[in-house]
Amino acid sequence: MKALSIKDIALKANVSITTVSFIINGKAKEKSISDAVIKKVQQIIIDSGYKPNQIARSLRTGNSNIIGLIIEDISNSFFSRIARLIEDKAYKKGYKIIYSSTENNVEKAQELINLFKSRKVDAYIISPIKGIEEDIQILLNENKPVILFDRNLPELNTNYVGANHFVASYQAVESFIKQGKRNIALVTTDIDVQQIVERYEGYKKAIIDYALPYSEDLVLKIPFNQKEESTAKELKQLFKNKDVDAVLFATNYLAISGLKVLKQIDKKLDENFAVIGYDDHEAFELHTPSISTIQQPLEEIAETIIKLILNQLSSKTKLPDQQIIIPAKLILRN
Amino acid sequence: MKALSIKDIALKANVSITTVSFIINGKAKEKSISDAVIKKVQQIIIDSGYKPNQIARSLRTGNSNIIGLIIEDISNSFFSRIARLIEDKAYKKGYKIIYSSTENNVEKAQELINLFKSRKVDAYIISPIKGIEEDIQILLNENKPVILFDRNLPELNTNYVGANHFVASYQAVESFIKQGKRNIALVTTDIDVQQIVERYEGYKKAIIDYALPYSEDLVLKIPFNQKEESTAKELKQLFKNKDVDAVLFATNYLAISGLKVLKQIDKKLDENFAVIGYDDHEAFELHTPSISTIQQPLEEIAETIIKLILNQLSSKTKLPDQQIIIPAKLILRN
DNA sequence: TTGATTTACTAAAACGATTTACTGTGCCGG
DNA sequence: CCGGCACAGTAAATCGTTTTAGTAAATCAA
Repeated sequence: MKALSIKDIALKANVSITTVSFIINGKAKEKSISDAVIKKVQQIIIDSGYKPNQIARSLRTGNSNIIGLIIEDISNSFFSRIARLIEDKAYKKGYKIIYSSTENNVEKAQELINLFKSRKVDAYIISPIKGIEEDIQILLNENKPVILFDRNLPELNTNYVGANHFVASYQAVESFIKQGKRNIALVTTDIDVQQIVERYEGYKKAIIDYALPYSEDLVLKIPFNQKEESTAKELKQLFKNKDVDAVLFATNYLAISGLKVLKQIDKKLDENFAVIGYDDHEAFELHTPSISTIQQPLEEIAETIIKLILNQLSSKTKLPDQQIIIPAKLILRN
Repeated sequence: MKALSIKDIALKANVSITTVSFIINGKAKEKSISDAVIKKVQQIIIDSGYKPNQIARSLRTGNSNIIGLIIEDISNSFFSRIARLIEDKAYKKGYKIIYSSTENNVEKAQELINLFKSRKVDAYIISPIKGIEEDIQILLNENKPVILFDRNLPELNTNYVGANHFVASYQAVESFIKQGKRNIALVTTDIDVQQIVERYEGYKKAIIDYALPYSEDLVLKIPFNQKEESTAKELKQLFKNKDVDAVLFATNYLAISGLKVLKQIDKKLDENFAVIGYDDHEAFELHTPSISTIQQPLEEIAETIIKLILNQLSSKTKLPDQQIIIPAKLILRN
């Protein structure tokens, strides 16, 4: 029950392998193969259900029509949604996506890059972490299109698509201030990537611009892979601080953890205490009361990423790098 | 800047390609290569950073150390969570996972199977849909390990791992009845797959066993890809029916839609009106009040799938098919 | 001492495609 | 009638591995 090969087709059609290959790859006209032969071979291919072996093809040509997507964690809804959008859009253009999660683990990220490299993916879409700059640089040296998204690695010269986290976070804090909040906390993660830093800086700038006292005590940095219970403990402490009247969460999963803790300690969200989340999550809208959040335009981000990739892939020469910053939107609910 | 090949290593080490290959594949001892040569070659490999070309390797051996995972929709948290678990577990055993979504589209599913086939994945994990039985049968004929999960296709003789949806759904309805509910609705989807049918049958059996009147009017079948607005309209109608005092949702996304509608029409969840969800979702626990749900044991399902796959892959002969049904748990909240 | 076995290693085929460089014909212009 | 060119197609090299079927030298048993 072995799969058919191009040789079998050539044999059946009584032509050479070369001829079959030309026909499959649409080079028949150019190579002046007669219409009769083209028809015959195509019919045989259809009848026999022959599918070219992509592995052999990749070995020979060095590419694969596959785009590799490397993200932090597929079970985070921000990433799974964007993965889905990218997948859809790429699929329509004849590209397949294969994706995998790094879990913010440098080694795993490196292995994934190597996996994708050894599978000869045509291009890379990466939400990167510190520590893989070199590995990405190698891809760039090999002239592979690389699009970073969600987070940038400024030391690399490549393409980047992301939201304007600084502005978004500034606006969120500003909206708190306009509601009369004075002691605004930020709950963020300790991972040292640009988009997280930007969120912090937007927060800080707003506090300072509006002449509120900035205090380190109001900034809670939760280690990325910290156990839920420890996180809950830290959050509880923060929420029990009577002075705190507003909290901005820098990621959706931190917001979810925060909301769980609030529920547990039965602290109400009302005119005395407000929160804003990040990246949206179905639970935000559904929550009572609904949770305001900073929404990244997923559709637009996915679209832009795919457009950049396809441009690169279809161009013979290296295109200039682009850094595309898309505004994020503050969604105020209730 | 071309990548090194085994040839380069052989040249540097002054041995044949064959020797290098044996050493790389741990067959050196068996093929009686001297320790001195082994050391030398290994050192050169390390120093040069040589990585075998997996494409060439796959072409020659016909396998890839990659497991293909085909799911309905990666942006559904049930699937993204299970994908993540499967990925983790496979990774620890030296296998990589590549995944893609079918969106319940037969054609896309078929294309994905072909994609994976042409990439020579070693095994398939599939949450199948009706209409791809033949394609899966072809895989089975080629002796590829196939594990179906979440949904079974009973006409296929292969492995299946899934939860006991009939019992879970029966118990959910039972718990409603014990709370004194009399007009229990079911909101489900129209996709005709076993696990959905089971959920319906568990519902129906419980209604009948407890001598409640069964009525088609209380069963709402929402088409899979229906626009959110139409779904909302149908749900609204159902909820406005004053008689309905409890609703079981057959999927998590339907439950989310339902909760959104309830919020919108401001219908409270109290002693007069209760709901139970399916598959859990962060929003369920967080909701006020918390939403009870039927929880599938994701960890156990993922573990079982991987175990089955690895058994198959490591066994020379075809192992007997296994149908593993894992109990789902009704989580009552509040 | 000799034939068999073991040790240490290698040449070359194979996997299934793509692609380069050909070959032979027929026709056309001068 | 001959050189050149378009046409229709093909042989063979190639991508980078694995693996089969060796070979030559060393060792061993009798």
